[in-house]
Amino acid sequence: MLSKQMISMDAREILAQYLQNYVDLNEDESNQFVSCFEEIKVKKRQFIVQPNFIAHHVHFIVKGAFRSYVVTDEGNDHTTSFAIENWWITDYNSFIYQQPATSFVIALEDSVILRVHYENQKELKQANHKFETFFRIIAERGLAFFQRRITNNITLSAERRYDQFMSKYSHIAQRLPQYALASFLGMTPEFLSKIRNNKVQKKS
Amino acid sequence: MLSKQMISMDAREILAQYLQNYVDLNEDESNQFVSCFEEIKVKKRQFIVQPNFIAHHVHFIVKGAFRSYVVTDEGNDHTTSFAIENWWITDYNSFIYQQPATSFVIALEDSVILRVHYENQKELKQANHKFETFFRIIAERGLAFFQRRITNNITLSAERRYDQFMSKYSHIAQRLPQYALASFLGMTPEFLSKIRNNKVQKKS
DNA sequence: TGTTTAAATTATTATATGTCAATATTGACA
DNA sequence: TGTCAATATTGACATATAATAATTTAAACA
Repeated sequence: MLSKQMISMDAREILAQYLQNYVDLNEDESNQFVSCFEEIKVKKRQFIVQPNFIAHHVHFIVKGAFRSYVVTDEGNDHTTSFAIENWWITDYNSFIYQQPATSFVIALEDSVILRVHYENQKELKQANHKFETFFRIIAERGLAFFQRRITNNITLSAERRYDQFMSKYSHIAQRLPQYALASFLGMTPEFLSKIRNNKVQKKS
Repeated sequence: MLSKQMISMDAREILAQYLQNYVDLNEDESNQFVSCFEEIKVKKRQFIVQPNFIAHHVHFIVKGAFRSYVVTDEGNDHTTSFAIENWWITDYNSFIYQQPATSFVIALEDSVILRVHYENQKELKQANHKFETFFRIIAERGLAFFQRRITNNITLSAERRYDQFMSKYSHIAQRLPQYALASFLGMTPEFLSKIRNNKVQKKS
């Protein structure tokens, strides 16, 4: 079996491969697309989006994990989303309208991302119908994802929100600090701790 | 001043005009776009999307108001979104993936909509880069809207969610039954009633 | 226009979840 | 490898919001 080193791909190759899931590009097109992205290494706990600054980029995660969260006036933090490999993350409200962000996006691990600037993305969208299609698909899927998330949050109890998350995303839960998961699910870390403890009790 | 009758526009003209806010189309293009839409009159309390049926259409509201909601196993209903004139509504998760819906979309008033079938929308997107751009923009805006909505729901208390909604959408609130607003804001109708009553007390 | 049905209000009681504070555990990095 | 900071756990207590039920008000429609 090949070692990880030997089969490791260049970041842009990974993005190019990901692209092929959605649109059929020839080599030139693929190169044109990925060359608009800038590769960045991000250290754990480093921010890539901050409140009051405009989010100039959308970030594609090649390796690592991020979380995006808001902080209320009372100082409580609330996770709005997560992202791991092959996901996109930014403050969409800030990015789309190019207005100051309200949320943080922070690295949960040492990570590698490919980011595209607002203006460059705009040019890509204009340059080629297929690129436009790609970004349309990503936006539509994000929309459907968020609609499901809202439904879950309004509909389910804290414990069932936890169960639902674990059944779908337990692999992500493993990479998250528990307070981040708690605030994503809309509960306190203490309460999440109790939910987990209850489950252990029941099993034995 | 002209009477309402005299200045009333054909439904497709309204859509065409709306389109011009987002993309620059010539007359042929505009006609091609709107001719893919079907005009439907919908009576109050009539459904345009139902659970277990695939949402085949996206609906553009020419006149009227709709609400989309889910019903839990316990029989509680939860509003996931509203829409009035010049908004779009469907079960996006169902429409995008063409899988059975989980939510209802129901008319709150006698309404007029323009709907486009999944296959027709697909053809439109392929036919013209500008049409693709248009749907991309709509999806992106929906995404940003839902991200704000999630943030509000996780972050704010029931009363502050109400305040925030009223400050932005009081014109919509007037057209909604109160139980629908309550379930949109994630609280019981009884509790919303109390919040409103408290405010009246305070003022006097 | 009256009669039926749906929606909103109000009060009482119940509960899920939050808050606070103290302790234990884990991870970072010097 | 030890020390300090970050995270997780636990229990006692507090509270925002839900549930239930009964009454009033408003809307539907025949």
